[in-house]
Amino acid sequence: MRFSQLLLPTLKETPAEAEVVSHQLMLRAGFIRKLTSGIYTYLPLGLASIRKVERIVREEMNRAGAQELLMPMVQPADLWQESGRWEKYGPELLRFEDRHGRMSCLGPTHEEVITDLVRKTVHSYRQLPVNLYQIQTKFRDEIRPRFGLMRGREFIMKDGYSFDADEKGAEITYKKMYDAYHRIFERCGLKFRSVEADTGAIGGSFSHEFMVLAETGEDTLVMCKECAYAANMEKASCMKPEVSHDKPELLPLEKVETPGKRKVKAVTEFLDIKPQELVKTMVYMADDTKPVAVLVRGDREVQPVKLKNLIGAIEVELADDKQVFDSAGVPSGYLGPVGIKIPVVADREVTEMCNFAIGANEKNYHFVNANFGRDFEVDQVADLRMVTEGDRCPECGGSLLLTKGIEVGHIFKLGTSYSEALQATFLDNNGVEKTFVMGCFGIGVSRTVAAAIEQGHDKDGIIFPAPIAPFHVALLNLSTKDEKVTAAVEDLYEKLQKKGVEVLMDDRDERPGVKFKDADLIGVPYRVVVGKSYAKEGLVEIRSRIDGETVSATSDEAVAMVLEKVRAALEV
RNA sequence: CGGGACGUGGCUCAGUCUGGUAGAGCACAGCGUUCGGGACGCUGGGGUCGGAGGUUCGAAUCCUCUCGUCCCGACCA
Repeated sequence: MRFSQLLLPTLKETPAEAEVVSHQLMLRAGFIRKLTSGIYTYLPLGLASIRKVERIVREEMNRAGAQELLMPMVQPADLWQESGRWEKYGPELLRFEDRHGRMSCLGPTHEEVITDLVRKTVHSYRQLPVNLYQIQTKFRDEIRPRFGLMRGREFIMKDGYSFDADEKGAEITYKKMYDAYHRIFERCGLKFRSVEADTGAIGGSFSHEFMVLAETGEDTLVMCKECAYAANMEKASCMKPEVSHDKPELLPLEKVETPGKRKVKAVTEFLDIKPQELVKTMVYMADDTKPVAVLVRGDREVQPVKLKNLIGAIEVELADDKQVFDSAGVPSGYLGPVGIKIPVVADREVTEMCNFAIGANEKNYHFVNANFGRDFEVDQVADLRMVTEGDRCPECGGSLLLTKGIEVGHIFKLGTSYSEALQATFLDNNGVEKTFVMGCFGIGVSRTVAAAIEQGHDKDGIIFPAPIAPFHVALLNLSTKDEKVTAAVEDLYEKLQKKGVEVLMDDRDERPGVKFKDADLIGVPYRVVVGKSYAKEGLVEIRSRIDGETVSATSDEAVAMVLEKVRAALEV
């Protein structure tokens, strides 16, 4: 491609609206332009990168036995009503009415459509398993779109859905997808981890998120320093607390006045104890109606997702002061499990503690020397707390580390929830009607490009992994008026392209500095410069964007060298 | 939806407090000089000051409403 003919509007200054690097650089490098909040146009260069990711995704999905199809973006309401999600999905689902007054929505995901398709076309176990995917623009009316392509309302996604005859088959498919995802992100040249994710009601270890490691990531992941354990913060657990064999003598429960002391810090300072010697009682509202008290050690945080799964709620939220008082009859800050009027669950760590402080369920009073089992019982005990850095790995006991990541992929064993709702069935080899066991597998394609930039950039711009860079080589003509130089550039351009190298030839009548800056900005992995030294000594310069390593060569040598470098860089 | 900030040429911003009829740099067009890390000079084009209403002799500036954008929280590829 000739730069002079490319729509590549690079910017010297960072637009004020962009907060994170990937957004800033994509704007500056002429990859995207915003149409309106969360909705972007992909310019030629941005699209080029997206297409690279798509291609890798296609190749790996096909290799894993999946088939590509393309489903409609507009979906009829009745399908969603059938699955029950028309009511459940919430305002993120953009709904509208057509001229006949029929309700429709813009597809945020395609479980309904695919299940409908399969129920109509697949009727026998002989046709299974089926694994279908598409790469398509999705629309989700996000509450708060942000960070450019990281969280848009409209975005490009690969969504795949599998249908198996039974659980066992579904698990095999899941594993295949897991492996395919690993290959995909590896081939994209990204540093990533797959982590166990929350599976909600289904349970088991059948949901993994694929996280690109980057400081600016919105997700926190927990990794073990010693072994391969990695999990999403919501899911991460740690080793059970050590049970000390020489338990101290249990002291008698004692009620003490703690006037005006409500927060952990205030109470522990007042009682002159450590936060680890107190159990706090947090009230959560399950599905807005059912209060539940959660006991955790004073210095811990409750992980709401774990709580949600434990009690089987759809939604849990920390109760406000009014809700606490209304449900427990005690002002917040003085709640405790002894004689409390609402259900109580405890983090398992609490059961190992001795002689701790708790609220007395009476304004301005706490108990000290409380003991689990002796002074109170709870309805359920489970792992309910947020993991912290340095906790012991649940698998090997090693030290846990917290890092930030960007979720670019998520695979999930769905089970039969959709196939049951939509009555999607087939006949097994005994002629018995069965519901399909489903899986779903997503990749944020446009987000993957953004994540790559978050991971690869410096002060001069983007540093793309070669497999997803919009071009392999930037060929700079520094002396467009010099016929000899220009002829050499054109020659290199031809030869490299013939070898399959994607070349962006900067043939603009611009000063060298401008061309250098632009080449760096857009993140092309290799740069070939033809200028003064060519005119004088017949040498061109080859430079790597990644490490800045520069070599000189004749133009004939250059073709072979560039070819070799590009090939090497593309092999991951 | 709750909390915060901001809307002035394509971009970055000044001017708003203290009303007097719109500026700078970059970008764009022309000419000249320059030419290996975002050059310089001269000339030129381009702005309903987000929108509506109000106050005033006079509003980018003050008041009211409204729309939009961005950031922080719950959601997610």
